[in-house]
Amino acid sequence: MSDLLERLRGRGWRMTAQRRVVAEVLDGEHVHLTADEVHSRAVGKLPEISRATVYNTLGELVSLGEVLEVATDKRAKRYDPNAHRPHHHLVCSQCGAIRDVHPNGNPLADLPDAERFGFTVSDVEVTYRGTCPNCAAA
Amino acid sequence: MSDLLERLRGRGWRMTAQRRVVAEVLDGEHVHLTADEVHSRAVGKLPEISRATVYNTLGELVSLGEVLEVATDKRAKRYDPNAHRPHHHLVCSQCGAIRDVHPNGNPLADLPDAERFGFTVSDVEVTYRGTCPNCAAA
DNA sequence: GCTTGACTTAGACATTGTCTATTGTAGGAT
DNA sequence: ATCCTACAATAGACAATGTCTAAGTCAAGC
Repeated sequence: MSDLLERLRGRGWRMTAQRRVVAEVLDGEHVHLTADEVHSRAVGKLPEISRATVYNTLGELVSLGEVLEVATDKRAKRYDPNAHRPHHHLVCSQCGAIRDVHPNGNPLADLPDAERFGFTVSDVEVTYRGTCPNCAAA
Repeated sequence: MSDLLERLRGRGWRMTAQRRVVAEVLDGEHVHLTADEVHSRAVGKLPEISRATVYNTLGELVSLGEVLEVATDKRAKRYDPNAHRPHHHLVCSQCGAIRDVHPNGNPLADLPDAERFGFTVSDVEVTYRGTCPNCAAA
């Protein structure tokens, strides 16, 4: 699991207890946490860590491309540590549950030049919405 | 342009000056406004309109399916009055400009059953990201 | 073991969105 | 046309999320 820590160190990241804890939280479980959830869990391991540090660290991880920001539609951004395998998201409109999914095809290729308006298009994000089995049962 | 107002009236919407103004703002230009921008423009036409009313009205328009909420990644949700023609979005990562686009293909069909995890998938949202000509020039 | 500049902290501040209690009013009833 | 009433609007407090600053702390190189 410390691939992440190794990579970061390799990039000249100054390794502090706080950053280690944030990285561990993200690397630990494969879920999509909000910044606040990351903070709560980090506090469990390092009680004096501050909110600002968590936000800063998350921002840096995103800049470095180690973590993805996911804006589904909830109020808070979520952070996805699965940045190295391209994937998209399936979101439950009712409870907000998120799953990683791997659709066929390449949506980037589906955007004709005439629809690019001179943009240099570099990335696509696909969000499927629906109802998860739990919410459907209720 | 008062198609929108007509449709709303037909659905039993109680027509107030405030709601009319909000609907006009959205119906007027084909842009993607934040709630706050809608409020500012509404204030221009009806100075005493309150923020809460704008939020309420936008929420109702979304529930009625007359307006779409777009969560690109900026802090604020944006509202897209183009709810009746399916389309997706192309966003400039630098300045945040948004264009409506119409890719080929149907991404819904590209999600195999094995990747649906028992969800009932009803909708897809595709966000292309890149750099707009303006920002590329700079 | 020093030094130094990058990192962290607490908490104020900013932005976006929600809620409540009160007041106002659209539109049907008379 | 006027009155009633339920629904809508208002101001402003509150909540949630994110950003900034000034001051203290510490990792890493010397």
